[in-house]
Amino acid sequence: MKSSNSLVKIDGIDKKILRYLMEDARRPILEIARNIGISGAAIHQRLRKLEASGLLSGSKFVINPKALGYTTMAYIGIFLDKAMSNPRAVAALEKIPEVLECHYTTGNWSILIKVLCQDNEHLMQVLNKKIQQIEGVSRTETFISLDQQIDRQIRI
Amino acid sequence: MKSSNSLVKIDGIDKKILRYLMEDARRPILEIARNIGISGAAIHQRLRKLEASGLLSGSKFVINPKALGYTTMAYIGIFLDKAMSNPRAVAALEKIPEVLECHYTTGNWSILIKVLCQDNEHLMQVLNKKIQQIEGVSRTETFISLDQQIDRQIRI
DNA sequence: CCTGAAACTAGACAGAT
DNA sequence: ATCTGTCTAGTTTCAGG
Repeated sequence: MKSSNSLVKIDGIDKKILRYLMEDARRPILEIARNIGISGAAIHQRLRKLEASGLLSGSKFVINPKALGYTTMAYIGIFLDKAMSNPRAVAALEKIPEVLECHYTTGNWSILIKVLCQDNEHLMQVLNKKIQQIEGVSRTETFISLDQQIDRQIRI
Repeated sequence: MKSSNSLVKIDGIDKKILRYLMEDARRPILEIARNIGISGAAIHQRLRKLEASGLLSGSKFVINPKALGYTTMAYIGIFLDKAMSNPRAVAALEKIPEVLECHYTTGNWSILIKVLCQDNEHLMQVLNKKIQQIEGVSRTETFISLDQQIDRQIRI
């Protein structure tokens, strides 16, 4: 994988291929090939090149957590004691499966995390029995997402 | 698609299949089939069932935005005037490609969004010339993510 | 809920432009 | 450097247990 601070150049064909596959990673390559007007093999070669360049970092099946009863999403801003290092806090947060994202942020907090819980009671337990129990966490601020209204990737 | 408030039941085989494909949506089904010990056709039938149940909401190619020069990620809390309705604000935000997520939140702000920009100057322009220009946006608070240290889906 | 067969597609290679 | 044709292995559907 190429160093990711060298910018990758992509042409119109690459963009078309990526737009198809960003929507549906299992879309048949030959179907894309027919739409674009090149052979399937050419698409495979371009995809290999894009992967080698570091632009393509993989593919994922997307799960709908609501179908499993996970309906409460929240952002939590975390204040850390001066003595607590960020890497140690992240290591502790990684062990909590409800934590889906963790950002090292400027501004009010040391850390901003996104958590996904079954309901408010579950969220309360994650806060009180998991997050607040981490050594060095002094205070938290919670923002419940009543509805996620936009969720997308960068536009190509 | 089934109503998503009825909980989906999945067994151990479904979980194994999902864990493989959540990591890599293009992983060969037959490879998974051999690892689990059932036929490829059986996996396809299970996947169709999971999709019909609403648990599987699709698959995506994942792009590394840094390779395209997008290195500045930030969360922005937005205060809306009483007169501004949430849906109209979301409609305006949808037109801004740098906005990747939008959450209707409890707490301080009316809306919390995630934006991805090339650099700090680009972020400043998005803030001043796009977000703040939206009618009904009274004030914003910006938190730059210096580093996203965790990024994952729900654990199955 | 599973398997096996049939038709189609993915992914890799050699070779042409 | 990027394309095409071809070949093996994988995907996906369907009839049937």
